[in-house]
Amino acid sequence: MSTVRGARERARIEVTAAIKDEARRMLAAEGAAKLSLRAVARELGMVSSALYRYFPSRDELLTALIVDAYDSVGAAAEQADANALAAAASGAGAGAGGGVPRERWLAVCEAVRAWALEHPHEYSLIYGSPVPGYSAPMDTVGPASRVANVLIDILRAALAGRGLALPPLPAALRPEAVRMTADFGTGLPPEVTAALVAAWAQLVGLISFELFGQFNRVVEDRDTFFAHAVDQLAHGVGLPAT
Amino acid sequence: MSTVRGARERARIEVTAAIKDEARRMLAAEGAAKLSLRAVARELGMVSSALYRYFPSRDELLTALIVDAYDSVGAAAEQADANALAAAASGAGAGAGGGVPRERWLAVCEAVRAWALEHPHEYSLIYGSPVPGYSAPMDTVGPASRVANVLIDILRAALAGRGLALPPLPAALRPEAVRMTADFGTGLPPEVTAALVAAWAQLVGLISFELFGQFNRVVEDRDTFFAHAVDQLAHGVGLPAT
DNA sequence: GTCTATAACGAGATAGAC
DNA sequence: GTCTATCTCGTTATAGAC
Repeated sequence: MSTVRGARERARIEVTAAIKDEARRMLAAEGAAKLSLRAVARELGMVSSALYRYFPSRDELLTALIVDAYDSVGAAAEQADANALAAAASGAGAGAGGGVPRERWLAVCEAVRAWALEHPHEYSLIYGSPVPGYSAPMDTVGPASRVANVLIDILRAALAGRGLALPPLPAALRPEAVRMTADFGTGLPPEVTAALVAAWAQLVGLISFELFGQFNRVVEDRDTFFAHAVDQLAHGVGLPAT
Repeated sequence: MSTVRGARERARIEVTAAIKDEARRMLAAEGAAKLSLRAVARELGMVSSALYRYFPSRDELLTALIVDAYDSVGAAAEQADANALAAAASGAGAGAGGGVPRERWLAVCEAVRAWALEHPHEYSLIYGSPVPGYSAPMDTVGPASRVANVLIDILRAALAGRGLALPPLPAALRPEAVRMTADFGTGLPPEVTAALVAAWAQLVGLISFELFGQFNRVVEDRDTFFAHAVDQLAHGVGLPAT
């Protein structure tokens, strides 16, 4: 946790960052499947074996990129949530919509989409098809849940406020919903947990369709379309418009 | 459209099928990014140049695989819909649920998921991250819309029956929804078109999360979870449970 | 101790001459 | 169609510079 140490540490951090930057560049050019340590080293004027001082294997480099991507989208979501919260607190009085939590929900969804459009290759890395031959280690679990944690926070606040409008769970799903809730330790009611997980998957589905070209020749005005879809998702987790 | 022609044609069809089969096998092993004509040829005991008599380029082979995948999932959806329709017609009287169109909707969604679980690599090929350097030609547009056409049919039938329960479109989305409806020529009302496109993207999002490992350590009882989510999607397109 | 460079391995892809 | 010479890759061992 020290900020300044020897020049050694600083140099190491810089080189590590340079390697990841270059790796990200080739991720965009060739895709994750063709990420090669040698090419990264070549582009950086190093020799391939030197990279092993920084990353013990190609897969660990990939893991670092994945963790960075999760952290990046997570930070974007947290930022958007904080902004929405601040705007609601200081801001234009009681918004016309369905309360502060709803504003936060919409802001976070939009922020995730905006991040995806700005970082399409990193988005593909974490939410697209898995990289053949690579299996994510546990290191990615924590960063992967940052966005989810933001959404959980919002729903918790909504629950403490005017509550959430959700239908009861079907009996068949209840045990699974209870288990998920216990595993996450969110303190949310099981029907909220279940609705949130589904909404999150559906949100990523909307973004993926846009990003992966499935909306070509189908949806033109994507901003408007997405805004409406996110509105429906808010309804799905119990945050109706009025 | 002739079924039997010379032995030449038959041989050509067989070899073409063998090439695609082998290509699918390496798709599973290495991913679409590393699909190489040479490797396919080697595995088939041919020489790479011989393959060019069947597929003029790697990209055309990829296109053929993509078209096949779309056709495969499209056929599965059509089959499931036909089965659901037959079951409802001959079957157990008025189902307890929300009518025949709703049964068809659920059946088709389940069928798409089942197809995806059975053909994960072909699913990745069409709904996962795009293959770097490859851009899909127009040949894929038709097959890509087969599943959508099934869903459109179901909603058209529902509309002719007891109708659909959908809220009015927000003003901002109306022009886009009208344009989409006109482009597809479905004859559905614009709010149905918009809801359908969103639901389709969300359905694929749910399946992708399951298939791409995003539900690991999160959702255990995936059958039940998916069934409930599809239920909510049905509600989203105006096919409520009761 | 920390880093980089050289060299090598075994496996696979690739281009071109034949 | 075949063969060969030349690439790339990930990874390791080793030796020397700071």
